[in-house]
Amino acid sequence: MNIGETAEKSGLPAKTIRYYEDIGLIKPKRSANGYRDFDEHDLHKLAFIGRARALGFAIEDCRSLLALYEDAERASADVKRIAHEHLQRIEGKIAQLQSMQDTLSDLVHACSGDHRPDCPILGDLSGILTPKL
Amino acid sequence: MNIGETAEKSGLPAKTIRYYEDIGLIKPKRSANGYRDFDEHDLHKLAFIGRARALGFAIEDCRSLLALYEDAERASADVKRIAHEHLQRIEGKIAQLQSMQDTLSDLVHACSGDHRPDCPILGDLSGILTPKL
DNA sequence: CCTTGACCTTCCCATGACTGGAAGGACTAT
DNA sequence: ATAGTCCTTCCAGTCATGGGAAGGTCAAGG
Repeated sequence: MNIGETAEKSGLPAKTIRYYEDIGLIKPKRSANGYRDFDEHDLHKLAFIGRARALGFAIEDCRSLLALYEDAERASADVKRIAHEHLQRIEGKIAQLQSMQDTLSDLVHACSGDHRPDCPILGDLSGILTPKL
Repeated sequence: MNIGETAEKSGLPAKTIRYYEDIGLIKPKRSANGYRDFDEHDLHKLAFIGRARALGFAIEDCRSLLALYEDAERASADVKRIAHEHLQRIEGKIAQLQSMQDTLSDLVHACSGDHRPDCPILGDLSGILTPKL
């Protein structure tokens, strides 16, 4: 299977698939003409990586998860640990974004948004404290 | 004021301040010895940028916000638009992260996390659908 | 006057996870 | 033979820094 078909079936861009080969996540065979030749196993791994990436796992997490996936002797605790760590990173990011959201949302609502120059958003950024509503 | 003192007062690393000069966000004077020489206005701008970055605004947003901040004739609507767009990006990210969190949290809880190889997390990533709890 | 140490300068390289594009070879259909 | 599509490698860019080398400057102390 050439890279174009593989890209379509896995849902990943060809560029990304080449990159994954570059960093050693997959090792497709080569045809006589030098083209990459993907088999079902490669495709399966790519789909696996795609789903893990969609869940926000870093590439190195994907590498670990793939290794565990291919290890019949693995302990599910190892997988759970990686997922749990990632979950905590996600929770941290959500908290951070929500704090930004709260502040920004307050500021946006406090701003009249008209032709006049008065703007609590700029006031806040400049360090002038505007009393809360 | 040298860059070290400026870094301390603004809360930004010296490296970052040099980068901001590189990309034209600030234009500090130079002393005779070639050292950057920051005045209160530079410091104020840096603090402004720092706060905007802490709220997650991209550098280019900061550039626009600074320009508006320094324009006495600005319309607050322009500021509000930038902030509102950013708020929507934040809301989008939060939604995406929460969806990841939901899925991962389900998977982590469904995983026994012991020495055995059975693992719903890997099952899900591999494309095998595990029935929901 | 000399040295030490802290501070400053520019420059280049690295990050993460790709994405874009150029130059050129391979295949398919007409 | 030619056109068009696919494939290859390699190089550079993204974003917002951070790390570190090589070297200039300054203030204090012996």
